[in-house]
Amino acid sequence: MNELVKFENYLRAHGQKMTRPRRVILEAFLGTEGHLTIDDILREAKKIDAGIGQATVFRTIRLIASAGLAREALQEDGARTFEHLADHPHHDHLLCVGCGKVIEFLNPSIEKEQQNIFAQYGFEPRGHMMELLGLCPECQAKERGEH
Amino acid sequence: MNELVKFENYLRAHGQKMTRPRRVILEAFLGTEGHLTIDDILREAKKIDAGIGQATVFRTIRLIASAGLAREALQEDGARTFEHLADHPHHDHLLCVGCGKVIEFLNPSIEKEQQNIFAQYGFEPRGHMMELLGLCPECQAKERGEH
DNA sequence: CTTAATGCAAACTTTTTGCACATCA
DNA sequence: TGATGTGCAAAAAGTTTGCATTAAG
Repeated sequence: MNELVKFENYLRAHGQKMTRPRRVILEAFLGTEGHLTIDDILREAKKIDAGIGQATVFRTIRLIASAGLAREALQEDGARTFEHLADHPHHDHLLCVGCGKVIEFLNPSIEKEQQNIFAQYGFEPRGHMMELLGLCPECQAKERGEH
Repeated sequence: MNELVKFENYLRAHGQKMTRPRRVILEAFLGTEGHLTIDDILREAKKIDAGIGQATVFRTIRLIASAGLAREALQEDGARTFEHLADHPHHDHLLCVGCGKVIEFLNPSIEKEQQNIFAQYGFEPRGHMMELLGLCPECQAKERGEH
């Protein structure tokens, strides 16, 4: 598991320790795909070790994100969620506002333009987040049927 | 003030009433640029009418957003903020993770590509949000100085 | 008048913090 | 062993809801 090593390196580089709870939370987090809330992660972590505390999940997910292994993903209703980036190359989201379905995509021309924008303003890129909101074909059909 | 009329129309179309608190909150909101938290809006609204309640701001900002006059903007630290769309054409954000500075920009090729993505998946576009995260020139300098 | 909206306070939810104890290097 | 991390519970934020009262149409 390469991600674990990356996390250990990150911690070492920042004078922090690799502990069992951190390992458990990382494992629980990596083992689940999709957009997870803190509670989702806590639930998964407790399956591995019931002693994990909620506060530790908050503290650890922030570390995992700083280590570049996770990123925050905005959900339609404003709920805070995270997704991991392991074996999961960068991508953006197309989200259906009707049913909540999420499609992941990657568009190289957009990625290239984004780099141009960073350069134009002299920013050092640290990542980005793009969410396209729309109505999926199924929900469009449903909506037409109801009216 | 055209936005007020739009809001009135929205309310009428949805069988809701235009009230003084709603007018005050809309005015306070439109009168301030940038990314506002609920508390920011409440503070501004209280300058106009001290009797405005916080719950009403929560309830009203949701209406304003539904009416298409505001949208949620994600801040780096996860704080929920809103920005109005009056005299303020669509744009995306370039956010400094160091100092929180926000630069607004619009890139036509990205906008066009986004439409292509909606089309490709058969989605009916409802909007989007793009946040580029990076370190601004000032913070880059600061960071180099400190290490 | 009738229906909907308001302000307040209480109830929830989500996130952070303080601290005694446990753990890692 | 010394510094850091953890779990718990309490505190602090942030958000929603119930209800008596007020205001809009």
